[in-house]
Amino acid sequence: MNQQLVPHYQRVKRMIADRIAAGSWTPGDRISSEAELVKALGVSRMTINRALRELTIEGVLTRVQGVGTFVATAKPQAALFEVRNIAEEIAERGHQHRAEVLTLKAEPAPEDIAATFGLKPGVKVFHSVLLHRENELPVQLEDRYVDPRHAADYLQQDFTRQTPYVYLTAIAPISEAEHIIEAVLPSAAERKLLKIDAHEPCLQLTRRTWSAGKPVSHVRLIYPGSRYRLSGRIAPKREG
Amino acid sequence: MNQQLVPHYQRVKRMIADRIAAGSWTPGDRISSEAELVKALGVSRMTINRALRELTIEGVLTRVQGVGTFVATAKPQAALFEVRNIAEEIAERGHQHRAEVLTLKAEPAPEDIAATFGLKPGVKVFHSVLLHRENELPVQLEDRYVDPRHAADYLQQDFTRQTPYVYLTAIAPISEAEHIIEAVLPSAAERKLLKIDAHEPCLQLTRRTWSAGKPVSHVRLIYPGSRYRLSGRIAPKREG
DNA sequence: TATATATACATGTATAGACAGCCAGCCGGG
DNA sequence: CCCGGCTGGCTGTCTATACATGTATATATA
Repeated sequence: MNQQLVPHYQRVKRMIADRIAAGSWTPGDRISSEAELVKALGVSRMTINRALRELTIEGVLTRVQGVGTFVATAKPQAALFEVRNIAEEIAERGHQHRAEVLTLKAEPAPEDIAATFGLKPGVKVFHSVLLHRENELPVQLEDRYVDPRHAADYLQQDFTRQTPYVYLTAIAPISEAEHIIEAVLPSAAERKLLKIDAHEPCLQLTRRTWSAGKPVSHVRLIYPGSRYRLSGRIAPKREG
Repeated sequence: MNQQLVPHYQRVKRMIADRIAAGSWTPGDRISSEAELVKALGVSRMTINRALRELTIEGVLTRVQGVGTFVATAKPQAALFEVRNIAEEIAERGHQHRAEVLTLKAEPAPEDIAATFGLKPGVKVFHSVLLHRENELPVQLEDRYVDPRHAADYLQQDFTRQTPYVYLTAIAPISEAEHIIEAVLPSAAERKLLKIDAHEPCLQLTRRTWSAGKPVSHVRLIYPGSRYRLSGRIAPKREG
């Protein structure tokens, strides 16, 4: 009936996600029953049911027939198979993202970086190190090298406002990417930044990206193992 | 009402997935409209709508308001973790592969496995644990659960000769896969099998596979961090 | 011819009502 | 005290109906 710009079930979903984000409902809590939400929000039970069902599929809620609906206690997840922006990803979860720029300068290329970019070792390339926080909790350390020939004004950017990823994809759309995933123990300095204990295993995702066939960026992303996991769904490449 | 153990909307989903798998509808084809399916299947439009909506979310269909519902064309994105056989992979490197079967039996399904397979907890499922070696060095611990309904003679196989992966894909081709990657510290028993030190971070790849929309296998693969890494190349899904 | 308008049909959303299935907790009998 | 059945509350599903919204096609108009 009453059609807003946003459908009712989506508004219900957002309202519930908001209440969880605001802390009114915390992980493990039982939220209002469908009948209670019907009364409180003035929409039909089917609409409430759809909202709750979708939030369950999305991993926000857990439902037990005969008992109730609960706030899920799940780790945050990073999309693995999609090259995307961590700020956006965090925003999608209704959380706050903040990036801290630890390094932003031109420096002589390490050997492997020079090889990737097809430069002689020692030629200067751009180097940035950022610490990304989700609700103030460090969730990703981003150590990036960029070929100056494709992003001449990289050093002039304000990466607390716009992530390097967004900037780079804007000026040089990704045509290809290579990922390498490893389990590592970060260095002492990295551990301190990420606020993790010694011996805590971390995921390290190394990504090289190309634009129009030319290498643009080499980035190493470190995720604290206890706080993050990478996931994705795919169809098989061929059949086997 | 619901006269089967399986809800109507799920039977509708499976019927459509089957027709696509059988080739009656091929990628790009327009399938029957909701109204036509209502007449053909004798269920309400809301039920048809739910089935089609979920298949759309799952990437099987594409819907355009005012026009119709179409079989989705193959995803343009290549698989990062190509689902493949470790024995083959090792052979490609010119090395020798050997698998040791540590466990192979039917046992009551743990809760998460039961949920994946749509069974009640405690129902027996097949469970296998294999240690894969590359030139005698342990490189992967494979802990697998299989739905007996899709691989009745799983326990009769000789997995030193043919990996579970090869056997399963032969009897139930993979239609979909979900991957979760974590950095973990293995248990003491697992460390001993893999011959690694305490505090050595390992990659844990959890993979669930479906065949014709039905869950077939849930496998946890542990790779010693110092010996293995996962890599892949992809084209970006979209831009973000 | 080019452009508006009407119409048919598709999907998208919303509703009230109904019944099934499951579970925790209460309560009574042993 | 323990055990079993009853029961109220909750989620899961299904239906019939209605209206909203988007698209393509046929038709009328400038």
